[in-house]
Amino acid sequence: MNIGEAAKQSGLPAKTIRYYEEISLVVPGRSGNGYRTYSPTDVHKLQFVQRARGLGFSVEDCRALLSLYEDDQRASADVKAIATEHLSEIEAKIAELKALHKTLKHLVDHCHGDDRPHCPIIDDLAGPDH
Amino acid sequence: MNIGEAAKQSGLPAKTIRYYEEISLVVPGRSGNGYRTYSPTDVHKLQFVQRARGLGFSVEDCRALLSLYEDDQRASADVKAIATEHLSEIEAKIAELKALHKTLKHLVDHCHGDDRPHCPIIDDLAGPDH
DNA sequence: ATAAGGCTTCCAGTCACTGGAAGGTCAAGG
DNA sequence: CCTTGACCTTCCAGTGACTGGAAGCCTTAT
Repeated sequence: MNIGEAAKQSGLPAKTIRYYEEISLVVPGRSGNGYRTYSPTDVHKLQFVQRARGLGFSVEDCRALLSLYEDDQRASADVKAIATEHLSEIEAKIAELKALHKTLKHLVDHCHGDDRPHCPIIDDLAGPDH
Repeated sequence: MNIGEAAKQSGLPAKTIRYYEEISLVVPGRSGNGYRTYSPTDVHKLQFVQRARGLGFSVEDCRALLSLYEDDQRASADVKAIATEHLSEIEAKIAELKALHKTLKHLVDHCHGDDRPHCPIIDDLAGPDH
């Protein structure tokens, strides 16, 4: 099938699918007219990548996961290692955002938000000496 | 003062400070030899931006906040609006990451992580029909 | 005179796309 | 047969916010 149909079936924009070919993530065949030709297997790979990206895996993680997906001799430990690493990155990010949120919420809650200039948010950003 | 000293006092890398000039965020003077010259006011601005970036504000938000910082006729409502908007972006991001975390943790917890190939993580990524 | 360290500009790379221009291909309708 | 429109191709540029590196100028100390 052509790229448009592969896009429909995988849920990915055609632009993105071309990009995945460029970085050798999912490489389709070509038909006589130069059009990309996606086999059902190619589409499965695209769907796989779409789901993995949706879970926040980097494209390089997707590449590793794809090769594990295609290797029926894989050790599930290898998959788990990638996912566990990603999980702790997510946890770190959540913790970071929660800390930002706490600080910012505190500042916002103490700002009157009226037409007067005094503002604890600006004061905080300006630093302790100003 | 030169860029190196401004970097020390603001906690920003010299590279970043040059970048801020390029995008007209904090524009220093120049001395006769072509070196950038940072006044104490410039350094305050750099510190301000450093703190705002640390709270996750975009550079464009920083530009807006800086101009409010410099405007002693500002309405605190304008500051609060930017901060509130940012706060809800943070909240959205946290919610998104928590959802990812939940899904991924569930998968990781159900993966044996041994040398056998069966893996619920791969199964999930492969989709329901495989 | 030279060496070290700081400064300059400019170019390229990061990540994962996304938009757009210019042009080739194909099937259907008049 | 011609045109229209949808689809496909490649290539180039831009996103955000830097970061690294090369080549070369300036200043200060020895």
